[in-house]
Amino acid sequence: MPSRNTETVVSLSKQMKVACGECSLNEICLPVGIDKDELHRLDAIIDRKRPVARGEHLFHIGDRFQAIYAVRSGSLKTYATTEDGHEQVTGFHLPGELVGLDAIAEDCHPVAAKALETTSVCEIPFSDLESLSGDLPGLRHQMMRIMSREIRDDEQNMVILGQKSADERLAAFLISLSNRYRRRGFSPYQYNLTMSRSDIGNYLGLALETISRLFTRFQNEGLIQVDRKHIEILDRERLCAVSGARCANWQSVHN
Amino acid sequence: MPSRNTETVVSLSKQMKVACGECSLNEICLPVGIDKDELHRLDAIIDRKRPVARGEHLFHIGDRFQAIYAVRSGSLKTYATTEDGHEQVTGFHLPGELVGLDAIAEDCHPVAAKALETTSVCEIPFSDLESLSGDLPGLRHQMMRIMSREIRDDEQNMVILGQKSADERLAAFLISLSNRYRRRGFSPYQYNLTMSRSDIGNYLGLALETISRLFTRFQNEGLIQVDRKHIEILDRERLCAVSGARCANWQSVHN
DNA sequence: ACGACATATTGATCCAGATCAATGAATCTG
DNA sequence: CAGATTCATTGATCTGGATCAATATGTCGT
Repeated sequence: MPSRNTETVVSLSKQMKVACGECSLNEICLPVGIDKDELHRLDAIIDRKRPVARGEHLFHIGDRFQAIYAVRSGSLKTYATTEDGHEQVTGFHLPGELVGLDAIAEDCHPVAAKALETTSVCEIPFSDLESLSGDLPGLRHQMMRIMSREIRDDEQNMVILGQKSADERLAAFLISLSNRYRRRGFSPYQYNLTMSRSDIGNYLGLALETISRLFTRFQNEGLIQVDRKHIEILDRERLCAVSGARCANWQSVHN
Repeated sequence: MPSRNTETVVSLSKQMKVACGECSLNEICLPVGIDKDELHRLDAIIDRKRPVARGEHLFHIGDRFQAIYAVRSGSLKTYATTEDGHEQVTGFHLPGELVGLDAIAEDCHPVAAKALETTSVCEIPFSDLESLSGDLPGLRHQMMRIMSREIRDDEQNMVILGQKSADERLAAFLISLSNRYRRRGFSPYQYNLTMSRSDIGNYLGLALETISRLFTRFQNEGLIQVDRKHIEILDRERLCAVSGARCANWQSVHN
C-alpha cells in the first residue's frame, strides 16, 4: 500500500502543528472534560516532538522520568526485561493513549517504549502537568480516570494470563484491538497489526508458533481472514464467544 | 498463638480511634508528604469503619464506586470473575495499602474485595478526596505516586505470569511478601500467610497442588520452613536466586 | 467430643502448548 | 537484483504443570 504511506506522511506533518483543541483525539486523550480556555493552558506545556522512526526508542528502561507521552499517530510497544535478558511486552499503545504512567512513583522508567512504526507523540513534562492540575479540576479528574483505567486493564490482563487458554487469549486480543480502533474512528472489522507475531505471543504469554497456528485455525474456522499483517474479522460474534468474555455487543466497548 | 490474638484485638480497638497523625502506617499510606495541619483536613473526610469479618466483602463486583479504602489492619484479597464463573485473584492487600483505585474510571468496581481475616479499613469518600486534592498538592502527588506504583506492580505481575516458571513465581511471591512485611516493621524472615494455597495458586496462575508441592520442595531444599500458614525464610539469598529477580539486597525493597 | 466440611498433601496420569527443526515469504542492503 | 536477514508458517516431539484421585489434617458448630 504505497499510496497509503504517503497519505500517512502528509496527515502526520499536518498534525505536527495541531493543538489539542484541533486534535482529532481530544475526545479520548488527556483533554477530556476540560473546557475551551483551560485547554490553552494545557496546550502551552505540551511539546510536540518530531516523529520517532520504527524501531527507535521513546525511552529506555531505567531512564530518568521527566514526562509522560501521548501517542498522536502510529503505535508503540512497552516492554520490561527480566534478569536473564528476556523481554516481556507489557502493552501496545495506540493514538490517544498515554505512556509512562508507571514511572511516576520511582522517578524512573520501569519499562522501555519502542515505536512499532513511524510514530509521533506529544511530550507532557510531568512537573508542569502536576502544577497545572492544581488549577484545573477537570485535568486532575481525567488523570485519575486514565490511571484508574490502566490499573483496571492490567487486572484484566491478569485474568487473561492466569485463566485463559491460548485461543481465548488471542481472540480476546483481537477483539480488544477491534474495540480500540473503533473508538478512534477506524473500522472495527479490519485493521493492520503493527506488531510482529512474536510481540503478540510475548504479550499473551504464548510462543510465536502458537500465534501463527491459531491465526491459521481461526481462518479455517471462518472467524477471521489473515493476510500478513492485515486482519479482517469475519464473525465477530463467534470470535467474542471464543474469547469467553462479555464483549459481543458494542455497549461494553470501553477500551 | 492465642495471646497474640487478644493482643491484636486490643490494638485494633485502640486503633479504631486513631487519626492519621497517630497511625503507625502514615509513613507508607496516603498521608506521605502531607504536613501536620493539612493532615487534619484529610482526617476529617476519612471514615473509620468497624472491622470486616473474615470472609465478608468490603465491596462486590459491579458495586457503585463511592470510596477508596486503606487497609488499617488485617488483609484482603481482590478478585475478578470470568464469564464462566471462575475467579481470578488480582491482589492481596496489607495494612497501608489502598484498594478500589481500579474503579475510578468506570464508577463501578471491576473486582470484589474480601477479607482474609478480621480486617479494618479507613473509608475515603472519593468525591471528598478529589476536591481536597485540589487544595493539597502533597495529597495530589501521593495519589499519583500510589496509582503509578500500582500500575508498575501490575506490569511486574505480567512478567511473572508471562515469563516465569512455577518455582520462580512462588519464590518471587514469598520474597515480595517478605519485603512488604518488612516495610511495615515486621520480620522479613517469618510471617503468616493469610490466604489459602488455592488463593496463592490462583493469583500466580498455578494449580493449588503445584503450590503445595513447591512448598514441600522448597522446604526439602532448605530454602524455607513451612508449618501450615507459617512461613520462615531460611535462605533468602537462594530464594531470591530461584525467583530470578534482582532482589537479594535490601536496597531494592520497594513494594 | 462429635461429625461435617474446608483445606492441604501426595501420587498417578494426561495434555496444551513449548521447543526444536525445516522451509517459505517479505523486506532490507549495497 | 542477488544475497542476506528478518519474519511467518508448518510439522514432529517433548515436558511442565494441570487434572484426577485418594488420603490426611485441620477447624467449626452444636
